[in-house]
Amino acid sequence: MPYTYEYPRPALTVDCVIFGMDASSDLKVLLIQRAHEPFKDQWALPGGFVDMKEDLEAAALRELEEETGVKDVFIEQLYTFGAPGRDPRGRVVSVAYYALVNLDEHPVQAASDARNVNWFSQENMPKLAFDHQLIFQTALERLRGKVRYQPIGFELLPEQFTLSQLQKLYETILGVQELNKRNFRTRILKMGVLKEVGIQTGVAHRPAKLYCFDKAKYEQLLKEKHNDLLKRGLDFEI
Amino acid sequence: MPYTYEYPRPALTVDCVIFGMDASSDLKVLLIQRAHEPFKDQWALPGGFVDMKEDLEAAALRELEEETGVKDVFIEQLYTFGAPGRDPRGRVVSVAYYALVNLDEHPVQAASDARNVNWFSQENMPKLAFDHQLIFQTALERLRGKVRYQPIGFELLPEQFTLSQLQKLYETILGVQELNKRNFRTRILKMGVLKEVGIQTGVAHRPAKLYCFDKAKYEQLLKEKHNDLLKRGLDFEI
DNA sequence: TCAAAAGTGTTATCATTACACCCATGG
DNA sequence: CCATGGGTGTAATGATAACACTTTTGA
Repeated sequence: MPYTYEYPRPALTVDCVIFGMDASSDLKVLLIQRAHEPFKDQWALPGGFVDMKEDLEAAALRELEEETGVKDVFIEQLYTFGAPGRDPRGRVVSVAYYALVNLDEHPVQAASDARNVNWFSQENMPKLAFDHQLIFQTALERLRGKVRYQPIGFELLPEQFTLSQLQKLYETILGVQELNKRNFRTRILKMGVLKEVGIQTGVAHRPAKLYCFDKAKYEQLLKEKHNDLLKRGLDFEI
Repeated sequence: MPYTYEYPRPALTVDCVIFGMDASSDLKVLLIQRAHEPFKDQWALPGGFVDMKEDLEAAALRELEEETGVKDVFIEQLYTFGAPGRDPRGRVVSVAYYALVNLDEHPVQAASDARNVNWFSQENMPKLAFDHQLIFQTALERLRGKVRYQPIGFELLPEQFTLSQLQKLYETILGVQELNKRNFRTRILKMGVLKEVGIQTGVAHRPAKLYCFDKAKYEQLLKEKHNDLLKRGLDFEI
């Protein structure tokens, strides 16, 4: 059942960079091994065509669920890649998304079909098909940039977490050796967006306090800060 | 000459939010009055279809030049809008870009064809066609966010500018009443990315020093700052 | 000599950094 | 009772905010 148009149209796909983190505090990315040409047997980002009646983000969410069985996670549009030569089969424009998943709370099923699916450590990625290396690199830079001024890092942690876990998360994402524990804690607590919710059990050392991210508080603070900015000035970075 | 595909494909367009600023320090946006249905006679963002062999950014630059005669300006991808109902004629996905133009150095020609083209003050916009209000709003938020941590504001100013002009620019973009002159100057000069290049002439008051943005210096500082971050920590905003 | 805008000095307060140290638990 | 991480005190330094003031020009 062919579809005919007066002018030629590029094909439209979505691709997803799915970041995951588990108790090991290692940042991982979900990849799929291609079963067909082009780039047969190479690893690639999960993705596929956008249905005609489906929103772009809905398409990304659908792909995400099809590949991983995961729902209700943070997802955000990353960038649209449309260089004419990026797919050898013809003009394909891809709207890329990135998602953040906590692997302990959202255990990932292998995809139902025969394809080979795997989590790769961010530092240990195979060569990727198409321009997916560029897409992944863009997503990593976005994550690194955004984590510094928006509380999206919490999406990678379980609901309740310790300050050490949170610190390791920042160290991992930013690729930093080791942040100063004292200063990290002072800062993050002074922000006032963490709520104490309990205490660790069953560890062979002093149990840590458990915190959760207080979204309501965060949004209230955002508003106040915005008003402040309007009233009294700005804070540049360089 | 029809084009036929096995599966249906959305149409792909680019739309441009073109911000301009002139000596009046007013932030303006370029709009086009539609000559045909749908939304006949309403104002809309300039845009059009992507050619099959053309990169997305190239398409945006082409539209920009066709509408304004302007080349060599800052342009950046904004977001891709693809909600199923956004165009009444069918599924149209639009990759939106935003551009920053200094209207004194890049005087804008009216478009060659019969269409009505006009600059509107950002505070005084007409109702826009399609979802262009949303696109514009997204662009404004991006500009406001980005101007605080990247030196893109300079793109709206002439090559040489005074600190007062720069301050007005920030006040306009951020929608702030009035920033503190002393502190603004201390901060922006301490960053070390402005180079003194001369002195104002022909004004009926004390002539101001002229500065230009020192891009090389900026990039050097960025690198140093990045190393710093890697070494010793991070600076969150909330 | 006046209006208009450019440009500077200074201080109290707050945030950041860099240390070293103590605490609670299970094995 | 000790290894292991959790958690805190503090002081020097640097950044920010809030003032009011002086300077230079053309008309």
